[in-house]
Amino acid sequence: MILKTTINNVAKHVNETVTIGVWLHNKRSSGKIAFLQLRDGTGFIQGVVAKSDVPEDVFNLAKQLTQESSFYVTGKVVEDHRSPLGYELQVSDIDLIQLTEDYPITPKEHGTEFLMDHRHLWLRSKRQHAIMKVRNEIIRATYEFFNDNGFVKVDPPILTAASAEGTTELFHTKYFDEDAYLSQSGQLYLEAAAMALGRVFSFGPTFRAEKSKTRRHLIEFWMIEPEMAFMDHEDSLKLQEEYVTFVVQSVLERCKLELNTLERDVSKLEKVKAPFPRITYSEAIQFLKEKGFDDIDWGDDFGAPHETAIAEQYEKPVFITHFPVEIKAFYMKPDPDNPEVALCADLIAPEGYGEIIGGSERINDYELMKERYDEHDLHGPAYEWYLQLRKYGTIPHSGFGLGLERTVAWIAGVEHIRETIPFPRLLNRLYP
RNA sequence: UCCAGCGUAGCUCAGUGGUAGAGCAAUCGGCUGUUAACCGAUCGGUCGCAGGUUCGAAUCCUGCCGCUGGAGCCA
Repeated sequence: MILKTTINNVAKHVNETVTIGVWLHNKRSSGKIAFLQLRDGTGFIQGVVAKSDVPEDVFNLAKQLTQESSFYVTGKVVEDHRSPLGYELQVSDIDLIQLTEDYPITPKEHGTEFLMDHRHLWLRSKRQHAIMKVRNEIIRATYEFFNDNGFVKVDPPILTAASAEGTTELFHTKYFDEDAYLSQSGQLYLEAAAMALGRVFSFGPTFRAEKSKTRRHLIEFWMIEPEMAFMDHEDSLKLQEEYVTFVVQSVLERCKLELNTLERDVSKLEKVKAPFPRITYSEAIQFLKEKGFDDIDWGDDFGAPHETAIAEQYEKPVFITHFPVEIKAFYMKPDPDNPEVALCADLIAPEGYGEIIGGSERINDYELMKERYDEHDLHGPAYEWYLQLRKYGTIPHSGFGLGLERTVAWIAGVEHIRETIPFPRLLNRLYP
């Protein structure tokens, strides 16, 4: 009886004969030997078919195999230092499932539009495979970190009646006879959940109908949003840097092969350990002015070039803290020492990958929250419930949101965010 | 929404007023250690669409459509 296994497990079967269900990734052959680049979803391995070692029909079949043909391959696992995996397969038999014809994505260069039109097939490539594995490890490490730190995962709704921050960038839909919007953040619901469960986090999709067309923007992206009862801004920053450190170190440990495939400079990731540097918004403005930026003043929000200039000063992610209250969300708590600024922070990733976290301590005073409601004209049942959280046992609490895809882009060293999610939703792209 | 660039073979591109090209892919053949293998041959076209200028337009002009990058906005 021949053992059925997968490529990621071949190390356990050296010098044994195994069978693996595979696709042909690429092939090189000569008159009497063929090299098959095989993939099975768990990894990639080279199969060697020598004319002298197999029946003639097996060798002929091997020569006929086309890119992305599917089959069961049987062979002996042998160690080979020339392989990146350290092993290869000496093929003895091939049981064909389908001979593929005219696979569109060839081993040569392709343009962005062509690859995006074939995203359902592009995912099979080595690079996309590696990015998806890194993404998965970030998600896995996230669950581990928050579970180990006493957090409960709660799932906020995706269909909502109103938003936390204006309505211009929301996707509108009908909810029977009412108007509804796709969620742009679960935060308000998470605050309610934190009052019930203490420490909570969510992980889910977020929708922004912004006409953004840059390498850092998706219309639909995934966010990790923790919310912590009885934690102030300072406690929250500590948790954020511990969390990001944990995620980066987990990827370094468990995705060595993938980071190698992606040609990621891991020495830069190895430096990512808490504590992270912090500067205030006011210090950042002063720094930018000294650097020669004359297009920004105190009270303006940063643009992408500003963020990059600040991040370039550091080898680790950097917190920018204490933004002006006016340019931040209505629920952020003003600094008691300087009420013009909020107890909030953005975390900017190194190497120009931009903002990956936005967070703050929340207003917990009922009267102040009511003032904010009046200022922002927040009325009706869609908002009233949130105000009640300040009426029935209000407490200091803080939270933040991490954009998964920007984090994947940074850790994997991927230039464009479209490669960090299996099926990106972009301006002008709803397919495949 | 604005700014810039680009649309030529299945793919990536060259061709800037005078016979439509190359590499890769595909097909056939050769090659026993290849790493985007290599060598030879064959096949492959509505030059984004519409109009205009010209003896003649892939090439120049106008409009439209599409794509890419960036800005604003944001994670």
